[in-house]
Amino acid sequence: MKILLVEDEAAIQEQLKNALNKEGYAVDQAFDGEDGLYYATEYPLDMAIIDIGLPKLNGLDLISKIREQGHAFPILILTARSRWQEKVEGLSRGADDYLVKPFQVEELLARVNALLRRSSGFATPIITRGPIELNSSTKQIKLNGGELDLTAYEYKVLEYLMMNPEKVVSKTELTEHLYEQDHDKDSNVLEVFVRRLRKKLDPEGLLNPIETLRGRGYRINPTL
Amino acid sequence: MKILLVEDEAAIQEQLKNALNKEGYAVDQAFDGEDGLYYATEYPLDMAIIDIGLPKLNGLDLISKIREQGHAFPILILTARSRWQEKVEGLSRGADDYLVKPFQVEELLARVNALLRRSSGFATPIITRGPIELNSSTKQIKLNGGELDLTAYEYKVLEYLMMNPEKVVSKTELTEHLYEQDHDKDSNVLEVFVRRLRKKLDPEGLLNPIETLRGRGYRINPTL
DNA sequence: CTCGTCTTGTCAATTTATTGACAAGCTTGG
DNA sequence: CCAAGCTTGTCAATAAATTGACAAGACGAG
Repeated sequence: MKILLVEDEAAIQEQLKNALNKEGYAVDQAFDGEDGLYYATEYPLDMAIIDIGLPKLNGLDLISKIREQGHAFPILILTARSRWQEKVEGLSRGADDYLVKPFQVEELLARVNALLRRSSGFATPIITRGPIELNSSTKQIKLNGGELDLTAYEYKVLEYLMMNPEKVVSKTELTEHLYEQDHDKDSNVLEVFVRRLRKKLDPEGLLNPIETLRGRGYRINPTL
Repeated sequence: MKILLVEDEAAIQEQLKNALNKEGYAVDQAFDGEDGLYYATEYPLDMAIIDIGLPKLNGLDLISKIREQGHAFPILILTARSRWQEKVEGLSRGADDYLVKPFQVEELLARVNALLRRSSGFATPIITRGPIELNSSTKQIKLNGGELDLTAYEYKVLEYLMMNPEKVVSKTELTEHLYEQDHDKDSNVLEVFVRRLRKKLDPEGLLNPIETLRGRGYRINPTL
């Protein structure tokens, strides 16, 4: 899952980026409103966290522009305590939730998790498909009831696929959502992760949990 | 769909085989009960048509042996008018339907069609999946409501896949059910037919009606 | 019966995915 | 701070499917 973080105070940027990374999210960073708009326009995002008080293009206008472009991903706004009234304006321009600074990082992470989950159309943090159960809040996987441990990236790949059931997810899409900015296009890391995932999810190779649609991408087996 | 025809009178064999072929079925021929048992044991069948009066191993015993082996495909028996009572015994041994000789070939075809359809679990002759509609009684295909014409083999491939929705059908299975006895194992005819089918069903390549499961086979797209 | 057309089957080139082995990078506990 | 172990990423070999072009065969109209 990729999150755009628009925040001008460098210290907060770093702190939040680290926390989000640890939680397993890819973060694109922008330090002013114009930059933020650029990322929102050019790259696929799963959500944005926007500080209202921004140089160049203020947070409220940034939200408006993003929504004008038709992007539907959730937006979480951050406001200074002294300007808490702005939250109302932010929500009316299309933001989905807000947080008043200062706040606990855990609080932010909880809201981010919830927004992402709901925007994928799930009411609860647990998604089940056949023998696989994914808990997006604890980031744990159970296979036939038993704990299964996956590495961070293995989890990300599986989560993205499970959050988009029925959908054929192209390798490009997966890469763009799991990795930050740049990243080498002609590498086969993804194939390799899919392989490792398959081996852990289905060592015997019987149920084929992740299907390959040649030339189109991957999909969670809809018949599971 | 492959049918085993066990009938000792050569003239009738030929007549029926031709009729069945024209109807689009692959026919394995046996001229006595032992031969019939051999085919039923060694090859995958979709149904059998058995004349009760047979040399070596009579039709009734053949039915019993087939069922003992656990085969569930439908069996249609043929009895001479003078021995019509045998039909009762045949049915009690596991046959599914009977026909008294002489009969109209059309009558036979109609029963064969119906038996095959029902054994695939369909109540009506029309199977629909997304934009594709298959009528197993007229052997016609409609795509988005419009008539689509397929060659005989293209139809067979599609029918077999549609009769087995959700199932991943291996190339071997497809080949065995569509072609009579022998047939070259390492040919790629099947791939070629699948390609032609795909082109007719979905010229733009958008909905991917026939999926490839690498190393496992083909399947009708379950998300259609 | 024969020609022309449509269908079926073959083949080789290409594309794409899978796989194992290994190297580089990180993380962490001592 | 360092080493051991795990995770991530790269690479090359192989396997499998796709594709277009073409040849052989079947079929039907005249």
